[in-house]
Amino acid sequence: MKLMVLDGNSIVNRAFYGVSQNLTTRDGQPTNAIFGFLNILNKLLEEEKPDALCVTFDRKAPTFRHLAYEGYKAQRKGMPEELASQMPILKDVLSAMNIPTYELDGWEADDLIGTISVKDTAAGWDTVIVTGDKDSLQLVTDTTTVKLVSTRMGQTTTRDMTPDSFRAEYGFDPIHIIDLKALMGDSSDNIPGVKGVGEKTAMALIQRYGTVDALYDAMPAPEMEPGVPAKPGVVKKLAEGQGDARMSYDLATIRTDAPIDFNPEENLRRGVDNTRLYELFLRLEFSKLIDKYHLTAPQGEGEAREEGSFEGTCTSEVVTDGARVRELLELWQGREVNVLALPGMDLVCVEWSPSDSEGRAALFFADRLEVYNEFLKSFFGSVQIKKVTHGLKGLCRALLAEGIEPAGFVFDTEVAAYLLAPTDGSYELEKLGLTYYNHQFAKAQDYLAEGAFGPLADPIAPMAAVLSHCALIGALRDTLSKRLCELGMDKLYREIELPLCTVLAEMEHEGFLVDRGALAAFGQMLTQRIDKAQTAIYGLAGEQFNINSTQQLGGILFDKLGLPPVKKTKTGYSTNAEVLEKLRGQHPIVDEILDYRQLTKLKSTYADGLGKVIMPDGRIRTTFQNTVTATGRLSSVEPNLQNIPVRTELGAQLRKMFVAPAGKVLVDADYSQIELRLLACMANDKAMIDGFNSGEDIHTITASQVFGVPQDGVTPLMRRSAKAVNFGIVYGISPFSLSQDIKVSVAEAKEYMDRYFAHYAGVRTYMDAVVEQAKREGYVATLFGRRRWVPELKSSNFNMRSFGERVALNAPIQGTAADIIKLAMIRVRDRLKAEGLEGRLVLQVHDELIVECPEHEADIVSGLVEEEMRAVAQLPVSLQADTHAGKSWADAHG
DNA sequence: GAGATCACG
DNA sequence: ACGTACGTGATCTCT
Repeated sequence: MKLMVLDGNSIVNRAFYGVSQNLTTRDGQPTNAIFGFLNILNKLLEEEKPDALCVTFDRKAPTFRHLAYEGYKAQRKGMPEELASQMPILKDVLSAMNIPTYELDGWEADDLIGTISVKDTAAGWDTVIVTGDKDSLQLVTDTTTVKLVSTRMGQTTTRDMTPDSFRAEYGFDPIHIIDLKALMGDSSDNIPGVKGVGEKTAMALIQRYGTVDALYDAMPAPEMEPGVPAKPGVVKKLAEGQGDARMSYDLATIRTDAPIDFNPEENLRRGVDNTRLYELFLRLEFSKLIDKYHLTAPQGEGEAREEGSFEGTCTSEVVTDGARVRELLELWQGREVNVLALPGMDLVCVEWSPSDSEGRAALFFADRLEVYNEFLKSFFGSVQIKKVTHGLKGLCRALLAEGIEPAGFVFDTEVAAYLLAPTDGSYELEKLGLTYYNHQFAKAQDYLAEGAFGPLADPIAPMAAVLSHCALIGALRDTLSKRLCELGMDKLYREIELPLCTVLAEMEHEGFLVDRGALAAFGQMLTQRIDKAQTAIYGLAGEQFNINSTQQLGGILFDKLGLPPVKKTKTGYSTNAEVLEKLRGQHPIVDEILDYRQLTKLKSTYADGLGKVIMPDGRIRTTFQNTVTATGRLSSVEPNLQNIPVRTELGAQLRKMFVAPAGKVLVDADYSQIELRLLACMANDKAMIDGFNSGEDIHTITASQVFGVPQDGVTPLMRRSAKAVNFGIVYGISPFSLSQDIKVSVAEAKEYMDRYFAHYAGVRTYMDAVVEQAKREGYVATLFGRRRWVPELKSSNFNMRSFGERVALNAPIQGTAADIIKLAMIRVRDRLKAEGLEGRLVLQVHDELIVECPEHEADIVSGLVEEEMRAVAQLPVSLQADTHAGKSWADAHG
């Protein structure tokens, strides 16, 4: 039989510092240590599959040690509050998992472990001790092994220590680690050791003598190894430190006689307490773990929600005839209804609450209602029927695909949930139910699964899931809109995010025309050039290898060819472009690899990747995600049309293949320096505002002010440096990063920044103020009220806190720019429509809009777009948009 | 699934 | 003394 015993404090510490994400619950309770602990525990259980399991915890230092040595652990830093608050919860979780824990006043975890391992051995059991503390290695025997846990870069690795592996590493028996510590000490445990004796000397002496006693027996002429006398200095230190050595020996000895009742049998693995663990995980918002442990909501009474309960009945009907459809459409005029539509539009569920009775729902199946398409058209096209949805943009796109003009959408729960918690990442109904009502709803998978309503399936469960989700949409509509109002985001929501859904759906529906033939030819040209580069690389390397493998490439460059490794990654040598740039000129292979990288990137991601997604009509249709970024920007996926190359010659060639159809042109408009302009306005920095309003190039002006030269004396290098500082400021710069970026010393970079702040004092004041506000309020906001919470600022981890500060500086600027262009998109789209133009928005790339329109509309569209983009906000520095028209994206882009 | 790399604003 | 810029997504390798 095998028992695994965890050093709870050691593991939880590692988990706390190892799980770098800033995990907290909605109400701010940190959970990262608990989460990390459970992950490590799961991994260990899989690895070891022990028969029994327990965890030990510290309860302050033992008194006898205080007597022995006053300073013992006196100066060990207390646990940070963020970790301390997780400890009782972790113990609850372990208890709910039926894992015994042991702790005893005045005893440390490792003494309990020592005691347990001895009792275990006496009972004829094997023991596996799990800890990060090397002290415990003294407990290693033939039946007791130690799993040493270390966390590097967030990854947990373990090392099994047996008597053999210990001897192989240390050259003496495990028990003598006590003697080793007696000599070398251990600062983390405040064991003093012998002053002046470090690891090397101590190792040699213990390898030679085995114990402190034997060493002192050999005084006054000890040897470092047989035949090699110790240096006089060492002998003197040993002589002076004998008292310390003896005392340290006691301090380093783990006790095995703690007064605890321990019977290994009592620690045999048991199943978890479903109800308790479910409730704990719910509170900790560990929904993934709820799935993993197959936990289910407790039977009986459901959690109460804000108003009423989800357990209430709802009368539902399946609508199968046209007369009933007309009746319902009439009934819904002027009222709000909750809508759940399946992605393929094969089923629509509508739920509404008549004022005088309980909820009612109607289900419309494509294959059970003859007038289904008419129903879709009248229902989703009616402004009078006020629809509340979840996932409006996708729904609109599906409707447009059916030839239906969507109208009358008043609320979307997904977008609302995103505004309230933009860093959450996903907003499935099931998750929102958990978040806002602590109620476990059915999974969407129940009704989305292939054939859930098919002829072979039992429709009861999927139907119930649809109804419950529809009801949830209704509940969320109230809860979320109230919160949006409370946080001052209702205007942003109503005037920007909600109407934008339709605009985005139209853009996705429209698509961007691509020259399929030219793209294919481009791909072939790349293939040829890649072949050439590959041959050259193999020749220069003297062997064939996978150039795409950074591991193999690193081996060739740094081991075989002997180039100097510039930087390391956690998995080996770094071979990124920055490193290769530095190696340029040292070996001809470097240029070939840089070339190869550029070519293969273009080929696989763009030539091949885009080629695969051109639709039969020659157009590419991206999906804009409007609920993913932390700052309020959009993102573009499948394919990503927001990262099409532009900075190189080949990139420009690629952009030539994004075209307008015959008789039409592309109008491209981009905001000029929008983020810097916003910085000037938000910081209300007089000098920067004046700089922009002078109409001159802002980087040149900055260079002139920072370097103290007239504007016509600004060299290209000076302008480049100033530009880097301008950008850096927006990102929350540090002198180090700036120095890396513009390749000057840290001191010079700091000098630039100091001068920058001297001239733009308002910027510095603003930066301090915004971080200060974020620390106080817990969030930052854009000019339009969009919020981003920054819990990182409260972290006890320096890096995380610094990250929080940069986020606090950047999010209001990037986010305001995002708000502005979103508003511009809505207005451009409305103007195009109102003026009866054929022009259609086809793409947005953060500060750039692209409209496809007939040639004869080019001028009017350019003017209209420019005007609307500029007019979005009236600020001390006016917004400026530059427009160009052309037959291709390359031609139309400034 | 994670890490490295690189494309964009 | 720390470790080093904000926001994204796609592709490839390797475990």
